[in-house]
Amino acid sequence: MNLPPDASPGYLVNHLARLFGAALQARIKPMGLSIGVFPVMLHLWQKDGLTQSDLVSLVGVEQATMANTLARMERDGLIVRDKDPDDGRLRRVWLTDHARRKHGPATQAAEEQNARVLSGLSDAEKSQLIELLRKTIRTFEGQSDT
Amino acid sequence: MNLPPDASPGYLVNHLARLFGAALQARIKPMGLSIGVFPVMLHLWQKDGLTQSDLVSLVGVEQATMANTLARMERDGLIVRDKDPDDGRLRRVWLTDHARRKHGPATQAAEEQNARVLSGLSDAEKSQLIELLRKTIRTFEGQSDT
DNA sequence: TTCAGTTGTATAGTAAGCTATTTAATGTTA
DNA sequence: TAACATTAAATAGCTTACTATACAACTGAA
Repeated sequence: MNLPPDASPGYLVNHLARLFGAALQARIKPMGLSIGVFPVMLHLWQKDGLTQSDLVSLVGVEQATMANTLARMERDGLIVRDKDPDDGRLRRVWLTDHARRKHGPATQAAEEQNARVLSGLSDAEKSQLIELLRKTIRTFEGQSDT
Repeated sequence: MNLPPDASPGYLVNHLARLFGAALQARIKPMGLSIGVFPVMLHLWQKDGLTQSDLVSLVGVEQATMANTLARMERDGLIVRDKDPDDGRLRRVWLTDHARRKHGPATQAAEEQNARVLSGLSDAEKSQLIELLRKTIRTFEGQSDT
């Protein structure tokens, strides 16, 4: 049997990511949030007035993806945007009060979710998993070509 | 700092899955394959004549996702489908010769990809990572509700 | 044997990701 | 300062995922 899917790290990671996404989605959807929006909110809760390109670097998606995500967030009343007076290319992103109020409940939901998913692992295994994921990502991103 | 993204397993897994996907995509795109299609091909290379619902169970995506993936595969000449003579609801999926010829090169590319991604880890760490991912998935799927 | 339920596929509509291209504003340099 | 280059954001078009819904074909029970 070549490449049995359940032994391939690529398959496993993809599968787990979908499970994580679906579970988080289920928890935050009632609050009017979604997985695409969530990491953007995490950064904006810490500090808003950021530009699209700031968020692109922070979140690690492509510029076009962020442009669409921000458009949806604006449509849904999570953010407003205004032109920077000093540089007409920039549109700074501000949270609405409505979005600010979601901070507590949403991060709590995400933390509960993470805890629950890892509930089958011992504390040692949890930190091992996180460390191995980080290390793999570092290796990957260090390999500039391909 | 609440939920620093680089310590959240959900974030890490999602990030790594995107890196994996992009890297595999880059390798198999020249062969006319893509990430959505790849797991389907893995099963069809082993045995074709399967139905859409067989593939849904094997691959673990929703039925509608599989319907679209198969439609693209048919469009791109990777598969043909015919009605089952004994049950008119079933459309059995068969690989084209063209698709069969991709078996060797494609699985080799995927294996190289997996090896490369894990190249920063020791052998022990590699099996640890795979085991932890499997265990987490098992925990997750065992929690039927939410 | 007909009618109700189940099963297999397809379709509509949305989200979130990607690449490639375009447009507007700002910078730089000959 | 006019021309060219760079940067920020938007847009077009594609893939892969999802939920919800529709419809056709088969199955089983009254």
